[in-house]
Amino acid sequence: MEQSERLAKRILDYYDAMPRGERRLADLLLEQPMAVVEKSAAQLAERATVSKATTTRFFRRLGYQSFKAAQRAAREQGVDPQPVEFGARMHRLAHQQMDLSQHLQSEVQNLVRSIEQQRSDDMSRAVRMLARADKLWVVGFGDNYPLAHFARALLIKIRPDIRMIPIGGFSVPEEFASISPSDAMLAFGLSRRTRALRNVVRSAGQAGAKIVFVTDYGSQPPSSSETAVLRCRTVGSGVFDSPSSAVSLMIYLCSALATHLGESSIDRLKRIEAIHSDWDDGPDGDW
Amino acid sequence: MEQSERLAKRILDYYDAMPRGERRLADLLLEQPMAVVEKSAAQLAERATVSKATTTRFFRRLGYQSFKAAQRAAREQGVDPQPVEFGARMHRLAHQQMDLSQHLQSEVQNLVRSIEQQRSDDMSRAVRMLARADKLWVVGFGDNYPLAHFARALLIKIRPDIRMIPIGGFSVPEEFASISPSDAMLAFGLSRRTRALRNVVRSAGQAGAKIVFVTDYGSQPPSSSETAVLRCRTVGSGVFDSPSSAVSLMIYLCSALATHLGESSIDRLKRIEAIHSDWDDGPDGDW
DNA sequence: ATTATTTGTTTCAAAAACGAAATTAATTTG
DNA sequence: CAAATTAATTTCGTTTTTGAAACAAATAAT
Repeated sequence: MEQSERLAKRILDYYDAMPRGERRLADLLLEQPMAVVEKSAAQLAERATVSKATTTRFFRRLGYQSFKAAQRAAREQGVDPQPVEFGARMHRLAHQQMDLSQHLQSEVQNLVRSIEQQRSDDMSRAVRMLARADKLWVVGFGDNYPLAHFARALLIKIRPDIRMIPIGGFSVPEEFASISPSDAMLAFGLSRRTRALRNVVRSAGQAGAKIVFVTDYGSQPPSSSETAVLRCRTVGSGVFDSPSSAVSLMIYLCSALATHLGESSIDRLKRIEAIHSDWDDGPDGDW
Repeated sequence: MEQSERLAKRILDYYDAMPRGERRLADLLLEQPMAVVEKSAAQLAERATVSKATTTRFFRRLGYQSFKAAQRAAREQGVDPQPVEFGARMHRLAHQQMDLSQHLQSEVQNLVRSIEQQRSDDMSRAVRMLARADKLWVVGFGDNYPLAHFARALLIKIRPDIRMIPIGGFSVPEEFASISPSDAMLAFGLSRRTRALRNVVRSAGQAGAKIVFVTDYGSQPPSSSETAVLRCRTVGSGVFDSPSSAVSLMIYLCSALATHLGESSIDRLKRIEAIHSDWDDGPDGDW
């Protein structure tokens, strides 16, 4: 085995062949990459509910001389890959091979940090805003459009009156004119924040609408008591940034919203489900 | 154990506690739910490279009287997944409070498991297919549409000739007619797989196009040497299933594809980047 | 009906996995 | 520096897993 391979890669390579106990350790370490440097072998054993002996054997079988050696290697290589900017990315694109384990590690980190750093009052304020809103405007331009689309697909299942901006081919201002102070806006401003987005959000603010703003770390949206900001870490290990943590937050947000809305969204969901199974002619005999 | 529980559910419930051999069988059956009715116990054993004895023990441990009993049950209940346990979810929606840490745990697990289970040859085959394709068709109906949209947004940055199905308001067959054997299709079939999706994928297969099929457990797409299957775990802790692991896989796939394409995609990315910064008036002074 | 044949189950011995406790190594403390 | 403490590894006996082969049951063929 290559001397300098990362822990995650070694784990994934060997994963299919692992016995049960080692697999428990593997899952633990993949889910919490920091653990290998922060915890002792005994602590790892306890967390994974295996014996210390198994832990020792585990690292040895991954090709390390010992647990300490693995820990040292992880410390040296750094557990978290640093963000890279455009030039470096192009270089990587040209030369360096990506691997899944690296991607996994980066993604787990995005998720964990995005959710852990979530200020829970912002989240609950967001839920309240979306729940009370009369109409709901979902906004995303450019790369953010698919995200907006995705959020809309969730929201439409639990409450009515969701509007997309931009909507294919129609001029934004005309559509947007009917926004009112009793409305709320869910705006996506990850990575490139276009002028159009800024304009829309500003107008919404001026119109007195509540705003839930989903962004990454590089942006400071207009802070007012009427704005809730949800920040996502979107660092990518490859060529692209990864909005998967934003997707994850949306899932949570909408789930919480559904709970918050209670009966009405239950009814709605049931009705939708009913229509679906009415249209589908029964379970779809697997191709 | 509930007498009438489905095979897939039993497998997943017991999955973490399975020894290696049984897990091999579990993986096989999760990937090919039809297998349990189509194949004999001995054939399953062979495919999973375990002994017949292990196969017998496996079904018994899942709570079935025997392999035959399991087969019978599967045949009666039909092999395809019920669209998630709707009732249970509604109950959860009504009563259980969601919390972020629970969500995080579930999401990380989805991610880790999705990547653990990735057969790496399928991933690289997928990359090759998408790289060589003349035209690229991205398909997703219903809930899968935002995902397809998202994938398209990535792909269009690294190669030309990407087409969406369905495309707003246009009849699918007409658009679809121009598919050729030198094309490839990226199809999303998470959760509810509609008839339309099946039709499109079948037609694509008949036309001789390569197919990359993104799905969760419980679906058996047409297996041919021309199809690569990417499976995602989408278990949700709240009201909705979470496709974030699918998003993550797409990010990786596209990143790998860009690397694979090399120069041409570098150029393309640079060109796009240039146009963007031409249109935007420089970095957007944070609101 | 009798004999092959195929399929699933059980038995049994070997191998693998595992944890408790002993042992050794490293670290801290006196 | 030695003793004490903590951390990691090894040993060793037990339990679990596993496949080969014997066995039983069902199916097909003669």
